[in-house]
Amino acid sequence: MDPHLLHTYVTVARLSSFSAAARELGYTQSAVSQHIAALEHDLGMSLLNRRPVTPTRAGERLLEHAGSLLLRLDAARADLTRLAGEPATALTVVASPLAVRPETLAALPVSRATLRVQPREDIPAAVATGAADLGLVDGLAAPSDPLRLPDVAPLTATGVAEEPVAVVLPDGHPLARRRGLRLADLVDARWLDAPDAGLPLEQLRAATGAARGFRPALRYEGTDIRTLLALAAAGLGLTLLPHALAPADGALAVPLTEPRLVHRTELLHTGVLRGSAEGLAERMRSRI
Amino acid sequence: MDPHLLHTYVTVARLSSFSAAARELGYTQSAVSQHIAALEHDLGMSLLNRRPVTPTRAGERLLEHAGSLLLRLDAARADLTRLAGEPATALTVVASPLAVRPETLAALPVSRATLRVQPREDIPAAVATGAADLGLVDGLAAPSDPLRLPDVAPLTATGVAEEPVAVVLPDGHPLARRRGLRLADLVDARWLDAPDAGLPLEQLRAATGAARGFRPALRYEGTDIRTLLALAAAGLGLTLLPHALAPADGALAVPLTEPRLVHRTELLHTGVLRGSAEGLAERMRSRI
DNA sequence: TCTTCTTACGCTCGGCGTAAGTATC
DNA sequence: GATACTTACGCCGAGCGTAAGAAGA
Repeated sequence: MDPHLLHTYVTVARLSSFSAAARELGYTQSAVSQHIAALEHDLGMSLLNRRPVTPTRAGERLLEHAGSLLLRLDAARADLTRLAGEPATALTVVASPLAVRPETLAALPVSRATLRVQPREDIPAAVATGAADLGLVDGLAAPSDPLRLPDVAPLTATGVAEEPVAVVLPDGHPLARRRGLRLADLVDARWLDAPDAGLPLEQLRAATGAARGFRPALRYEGTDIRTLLALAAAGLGLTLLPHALAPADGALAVPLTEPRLVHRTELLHTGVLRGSAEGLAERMRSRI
Repeated sequence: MDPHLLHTYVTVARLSSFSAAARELGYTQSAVSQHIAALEHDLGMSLLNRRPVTPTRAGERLLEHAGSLLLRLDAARADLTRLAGEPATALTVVASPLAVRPETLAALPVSRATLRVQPREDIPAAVATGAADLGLVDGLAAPSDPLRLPDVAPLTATGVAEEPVAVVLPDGHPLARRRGLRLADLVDARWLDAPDAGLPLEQLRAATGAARGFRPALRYEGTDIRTLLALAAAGLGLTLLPHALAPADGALAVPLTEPRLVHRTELLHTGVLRGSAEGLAERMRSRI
């Protein structure tokens, strides 16, 4: 289970080809073949079917492990080199779309800073591997509860904002006149599936305790909130947003009353903040 | 960052000695020295001070990563070999002390089963590495919320029980006559610190959102609930227990009313259940 | 001086590339 | 027969042990 072999394995599995993986990794195709053979011998089982190249049952399972394993390895190395490295003068902040709010940005320094908006699930990894100095993630949670983030590495999370959430409904929708809505009543509705821009349906299911429900209607892959609002206004499905963000032409936002959920934003860092990052994090925390 | 080197490193750090680590690992002491040198060279920094052998700042940090890294590696290998291996006839169940309740045990088969009670924090690792087939963990959570478990590996968790919690107070305690207590009012009290037997104070802090408070009075290291109750009855500190477990001579249990917390028990497994384990898990789930 | 870690050195084995082999489309 | 993975084989370097060296107690 040498990480090198693991890395080769995930590459082969991703590209469904030994030779393509060899090109990408800078090995000969023979070496890749030997890597896979070594890994299969080590584990005592076949991992890939050949022609076409596709993971076996055990191979599928290994992929689940290998991803986070390699990520953690990267994170560990990045963390250590960061500890030893120079204090950075530039600052990179990654944020999920809904985590970018005036209040959170007010503390951002104007110069020598980069803001990158990425899908929510990539934020912790970006901070852990050192691709960014700070991360801003958002999600649904019970009031004053921390977010449930995948632990790729020991990261420090601080809550920086909590705000009420609302259901976005098209103007003519029968429920649009209500003063408040209960999530449990909307389990069987059609929802927009926009994991990158909006809130993953999985989080709604977790919040209500329902294993099923919240059927996806249209899937939107992208990080633009305006598009998401337009889709909701067009009646293509429901979506949940922070109340302050929800108003849009042709749509109404109805507060969510039950369960008591908030849209929470957290600031993520490794605890080893260098130079300007430290001051910024401090400022953000105190501000909110 | 070869896992072999990492393994050597954590062993040296734990034993504070190159030669002792060499004995334990079956290497010569020279090889251990070379391992550490290779790792330090690879990362470009010193990890250990010599004479006495103690981790540097970077070394400390590496230890935090290395533990979970090696654990995940073990878990991955165990998971795969389990997938391929024979269906086991015997069954091993690990449980944290408070997860062992009549209701959860009623489904346990009488023969060919081993029950092992361990500190709460070791349960997920034991299941992930295949040391046990099933795990029973308990903890505090909001009603119908899942427990926050460290994710050493992709484990499947199913809730099997939820019950009210109570504060255990000695008979004469001024608060003992109350009908209900709010956790926020007890932040400044002295608490028993019994992470293995009772509920870790850290979970109380997380539940109330208080970063501080819940000062530990006496620390009890052990897994026996009766001892914990005796300590509480003797007035050495407060503790929180499932209400049904709380009554003891010289102590009273007062229900916790705010925040709305439950004592939750979850069944843990890898999803690859073999033989009798599968039937058992099914029985437990349906039972509760 | 004894203990403990480091360095030198030689040997062996692992891992890579070249090239030939084999199987599938 | 072309494409794509496997196997054979030789070379180089990584990693181990033996043994000598250095440094702290």
